[in-house]
Amino acid sequence: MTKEAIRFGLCCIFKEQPIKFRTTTAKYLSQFPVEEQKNRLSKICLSNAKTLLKALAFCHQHHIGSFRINSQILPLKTHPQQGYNVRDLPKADQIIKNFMACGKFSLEHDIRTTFHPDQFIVLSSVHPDVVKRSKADLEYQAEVSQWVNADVINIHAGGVYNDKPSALSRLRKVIDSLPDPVRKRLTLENDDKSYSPEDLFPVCRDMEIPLVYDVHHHRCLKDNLSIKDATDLSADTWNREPLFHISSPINGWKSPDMRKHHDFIAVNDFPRNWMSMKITVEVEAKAKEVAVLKLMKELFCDGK
DNA sequence: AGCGGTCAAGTTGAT
DNA sequence: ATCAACTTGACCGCT
Repeated sequence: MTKEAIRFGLCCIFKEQPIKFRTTTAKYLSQFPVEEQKNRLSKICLSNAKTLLKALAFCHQHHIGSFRINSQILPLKTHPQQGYNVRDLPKADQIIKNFMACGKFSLEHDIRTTFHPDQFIVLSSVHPDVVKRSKADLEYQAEVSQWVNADVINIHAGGVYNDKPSALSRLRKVIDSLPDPVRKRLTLENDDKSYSPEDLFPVCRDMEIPLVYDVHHHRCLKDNLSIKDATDLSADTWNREPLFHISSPINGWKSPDMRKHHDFIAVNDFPRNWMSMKITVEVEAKAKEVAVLKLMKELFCDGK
């Protein structure tokens, strides 16, 4: 086992490894009778549960200590028309059994798992329907989290609607209404154009929500805090191992599209003050497992 | 086997 | 007013 303190995280998919999650679309499924739709969904869910175990095994083998689970691990789970309960699918028991095997594996081998619902989940929205669907999605991810022992469901604060205080106040209210399995896993992340760490700390402190500090986003959307300060304040919001994000811009820090992610992490983008911390760092890079392994090597093997 | 078109969802900001 | 970007492919259906 590696002796360094930092636990690196791989996000959702692989670049070179033949480990692939399956998916489908509502439009394609809708051509089949309902029973056939359930059969197809069941096959995909079962396949994804088994693939997740392979993903975790790869991480374990290569000393990657954390894995982010794709939001579509159960495709269309909360779709307005094609949504479903896993219990209503053929072979539901097998699907759940296989996910629970992932939970057992990650506990035994200390692989941390996380979720990161995508941009459509907006708890601060002015539209009640959007909030309702967002909550349904969070509940689905909390359900899977319980099977696989994921301890983080990480979201952004959402839209601003020209009035940040109101948006944050709506956010607080909705967070207060979340069921416990979601609430105890929920984290907030600073984003690259609306909410800086400074914007989010009051909510995090008042409501005991951990802040996932994304240093790349912080470099895109600055506030009055230094990286060191934001790091320490973020770490303080965690009642368990803090989770941070790292990525590098595709064309350097001066390009207009610096928000886009590079294939790899430039080792100089990795904050030096993180080196001695007991943290999880999810690596957001397009080269996926290749980038995680390269960064680990450069930080801990090539350095002095 | 290879390739192009398509896919549930929200919000922002560039054109 | 429209539309790409964000994430980021994977899949289907055609050649």
